[in-house]
Amino acid sequence: MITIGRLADYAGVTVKAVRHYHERGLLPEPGRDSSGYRRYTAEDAVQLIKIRTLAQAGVPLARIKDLLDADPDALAAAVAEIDRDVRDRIAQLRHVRDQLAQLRGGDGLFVSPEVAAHLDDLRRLGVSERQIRLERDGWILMQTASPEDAALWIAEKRELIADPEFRALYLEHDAAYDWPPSDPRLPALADRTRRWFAAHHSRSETRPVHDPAVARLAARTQPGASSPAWDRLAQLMAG
Amino acid sequence: MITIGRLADYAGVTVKAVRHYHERGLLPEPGRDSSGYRRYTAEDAVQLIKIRTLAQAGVPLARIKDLLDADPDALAAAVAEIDRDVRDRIAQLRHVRDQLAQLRGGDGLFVSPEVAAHLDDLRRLGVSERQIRLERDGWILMQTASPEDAALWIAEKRELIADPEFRALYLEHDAAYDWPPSDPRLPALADRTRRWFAAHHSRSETRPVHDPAVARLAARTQPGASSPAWDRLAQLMAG
DNA sequence: GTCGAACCCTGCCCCTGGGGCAAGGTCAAG
DNA sequence: CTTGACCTTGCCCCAGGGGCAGGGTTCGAC
Repeated sequence: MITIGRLADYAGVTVKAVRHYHERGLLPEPGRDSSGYRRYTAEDAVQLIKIRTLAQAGVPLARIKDLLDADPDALAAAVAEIDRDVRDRIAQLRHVRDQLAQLRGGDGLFVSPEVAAHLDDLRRLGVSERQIRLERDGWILMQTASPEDAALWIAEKRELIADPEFRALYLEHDAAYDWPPSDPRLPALADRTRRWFAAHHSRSETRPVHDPAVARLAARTQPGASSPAWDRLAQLMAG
Repeated sequence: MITIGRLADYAGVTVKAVRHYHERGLLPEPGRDSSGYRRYTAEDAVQLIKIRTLAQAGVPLARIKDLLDADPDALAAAVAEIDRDVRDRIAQLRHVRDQLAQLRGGDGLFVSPEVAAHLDDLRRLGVSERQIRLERDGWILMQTASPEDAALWIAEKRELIADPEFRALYLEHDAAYDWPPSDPRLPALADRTRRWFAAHHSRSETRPVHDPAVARLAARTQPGASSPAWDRLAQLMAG
């Protein structure tokens, strides 16, 4: 005949938890001694350890209650299922660890692997972090709007970036962000860009070409997504 | 500019969770469009995925809030600690799987490994399941009362059970449970038992000898823990 | 142009698995 | 005879949302 505290210690749970299990009907209320204390038997300890084991496995108390007075076969089946569940949770936690590792570093947490690879390419080309963030955010918006289209576009874009002239234009647009709007290089850059688009447009047909301007458009709502020089550039190219 | 549903899908959380994060101040309330719908940017998606990752790692929302506007070094340190935590949880879940395996089978879940081994010995000797349950429950009560003493006693008991005469007596006591109280074998058994105890007592000194009667005593409150024959046996041995 | 499906809004109460604290009664040791 | 460690009931609190009510909106199809 042991007290609630000893029982709880033995099973590795708190006294409060034991009383909670009584309330939920998982553990029968035992008899009381002359001063009203609950007095437990070894049988209760066995039951309580079963409860603790299932509870630690994440089984809801209501289901534990059902399991405890199910027949042994049903319990064995349920335990097998619970075990599978725990195995899955372990796998999921491992995945969480991978994500935590990514949280420390790259953008892999926020965009698809292809886009992450693309951003790494840009970084290697020497593109500014500001521009890369703009690209990243643009891709996020595209992926939410239409993951399939975004997958096609990123493939196209990665081919495009293999073209040396496109790369040069991209880097110069990036650099132009900080220029004064009156900079004499702007009209030349606008002209060169237009010529490249014209030449390229004739070759690629069905889809609208995906270009930095689209990313800027998509991310337009962000603060700092444009600059006086870019605005001027857009004017020049439109005119 | 995306809606709450798209944002939630992209981050892999529910719409309800997003609103919950707004209430908790984890995610800033975005602007509304003309019909009062919340409109999100890519920035919000980045933030939300960070929140989701930390939340899946089991970090409390209040702490996530602090982490999100801590400096990068503090965040890195916190992430390292969280990762350790997740690693520990994985280890604990693996332990839970072991326990679940034991739930299917033996008594290892309820008593110390030594006692479990002892119960297996008894099973191998052909002791009845009724008696084994009685032993198990006795050991549980002893372990709750005093784990150190129980450890000493189980060591003694396992030595004792190596004695062929003790084994024979143990098995006969077990068999006697079902005898009628008038069975003529009972006085002889009582006598033999007393003689064994007398012979053994002189050798072992300091501690009271642990014997089946103690287990019966401890488990006395259990239903079916005794029988007419055992009661008669106790009388014979005491007188 | 209108209909239905699929969204969105706020607000409220509900759940699990206990923890914490109050305001007592009890027990064993020194 | 006190002191500290137990035990009792009862009540409110927490996270992290889920579910439902009772509305408004948008979008595509027909």
